[in-house]
Amino acid sequence: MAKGNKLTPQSEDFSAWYNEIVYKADLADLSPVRGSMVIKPYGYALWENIQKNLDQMFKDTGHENLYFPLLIPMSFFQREAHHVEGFSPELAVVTHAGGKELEEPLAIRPTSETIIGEMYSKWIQSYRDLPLLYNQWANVLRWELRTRPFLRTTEFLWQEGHTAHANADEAVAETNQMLDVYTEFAEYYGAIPVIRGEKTAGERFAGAKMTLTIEAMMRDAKALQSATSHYMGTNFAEAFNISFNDENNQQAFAHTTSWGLSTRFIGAIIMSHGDDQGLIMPPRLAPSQVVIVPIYRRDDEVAKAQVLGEVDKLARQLKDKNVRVRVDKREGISPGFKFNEWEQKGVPLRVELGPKDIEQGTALLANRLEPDKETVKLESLAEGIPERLERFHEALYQRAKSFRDSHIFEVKDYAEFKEKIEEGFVYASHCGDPESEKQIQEETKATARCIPLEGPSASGIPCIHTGKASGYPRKVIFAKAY
RNA sequence: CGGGGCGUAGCGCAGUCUGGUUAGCGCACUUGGUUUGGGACCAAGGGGUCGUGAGUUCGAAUCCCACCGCCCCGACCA
Repeated sequence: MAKGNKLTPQSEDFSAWYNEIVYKADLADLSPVRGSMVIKPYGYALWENIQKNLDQMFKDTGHENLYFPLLIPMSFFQREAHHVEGFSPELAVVTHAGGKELEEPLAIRPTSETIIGEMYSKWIQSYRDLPLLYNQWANVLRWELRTRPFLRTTEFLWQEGHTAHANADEAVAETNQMLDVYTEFAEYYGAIPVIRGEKTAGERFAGAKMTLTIEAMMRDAKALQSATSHYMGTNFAEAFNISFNDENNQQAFAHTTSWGLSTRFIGAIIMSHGDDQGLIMPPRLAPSQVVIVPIYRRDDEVAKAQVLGEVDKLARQLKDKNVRVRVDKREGISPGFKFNEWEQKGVPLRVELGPKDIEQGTALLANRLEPDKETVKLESLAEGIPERLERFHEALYQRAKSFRDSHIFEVKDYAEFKEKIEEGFVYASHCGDPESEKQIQEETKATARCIPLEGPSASGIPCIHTGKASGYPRKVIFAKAY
């Protein structure tokens, strides 16, 4: 019966599983250009739900959207030393246009700090112009050597928030606030538990004074940086002359921040929740929260009309409750095929409705997280769906959390570190020396993910690698990462 | 750029070593019929610059040369 439509099991080859599900669930397709991809309707619908909800959170915290251009004068990148160093290797540059060589080459934005800095310097004259709280939804381009769908593509979609403030306190508060926003987004919408923390100097954004991150654990126990929030200090303000007169008519540099979440988050959803059957969509972001599969014989027109009538009625009731519902009326495809397909696409709840059910006034309800189907009264089915979706979200979140918690280890020495790093995340005291971090990476493939905001104290505990005093108040999280 | 592999139908592959009719298989697709409550079956069809170029040969997917492209592993990254 079952043909070769099965996915490679995660336990056999997680990476093969990931690649297969991206295409089989119809999230994306390869493009003719190496390293870039087409985001197909099912994947894009997921992105639209991410956008919609995150955007509302930005607006609720006082931000406005605007749009900066794609092309950035090459010279802008030279102005901030760390920034140019960090981004030059992955810049794509337009050198010719209109059949002629350009006087100044134009970089395709890999991120927009520089051009935004240039514009902010024009817009900001007085402390009354601050804070400036802007965000843009855009595409960016980074010439990556190795690419993977959603996780690292040459072109990707994201939002980048860029704010300017009168002093460090406000800017740092903004940086923290946006980390809170991302945390809530990942957990409340994505059902993805995250570890919040600060990046070590070596992992910091090019040009930042402080980088905050949310790190999530994928089901292969590797880490995925899911969003970041940066405090730039006055680095960009000095490079782009973003200065203003303060209340005492003194010139001062603005303190800036930037923060972003990209289509990589789709990768986080895939790898946080998916199983050997395919995707599992978090209900609050799922393109379809419920799919209804009508069942009937083609030769029985009466039953067919009756079934489709009930199905439409149920769909209407669900829409009235703001449930995203999809009815799969495709003909010539067996119900069993549809069940498998929607399971692979990760739809949280599925209703199966046929003549036998209607006779009894019931429907079969399948839950993507549970093996058995439930018989539910048709008349009260719609009413119970919103709550079932809430419970589904909670179960999904708890499932991810308990997986993560059972794959985090606290280690005492380097030998134990090397052993446990193969199994998941590791808390270890670290001196903070970038050289030591590098060596650890070479020896174990693991990187310092972050200094967690909450976690075991490192005070008085020597570095597991160098034996020197800990460089941070808490133990650092190390992990192999995407 | 270093190491390995691959280019044959939309996808996955066989055929290449040992040259020889009309280039084949699975999936997908089209049509018809039987099916439809867990990935249906039967039958008939459509679809190919065998990566590109030059060569050897009576004859090249197959041999030689050059080029191009892609994938995997390593160094960089949201």
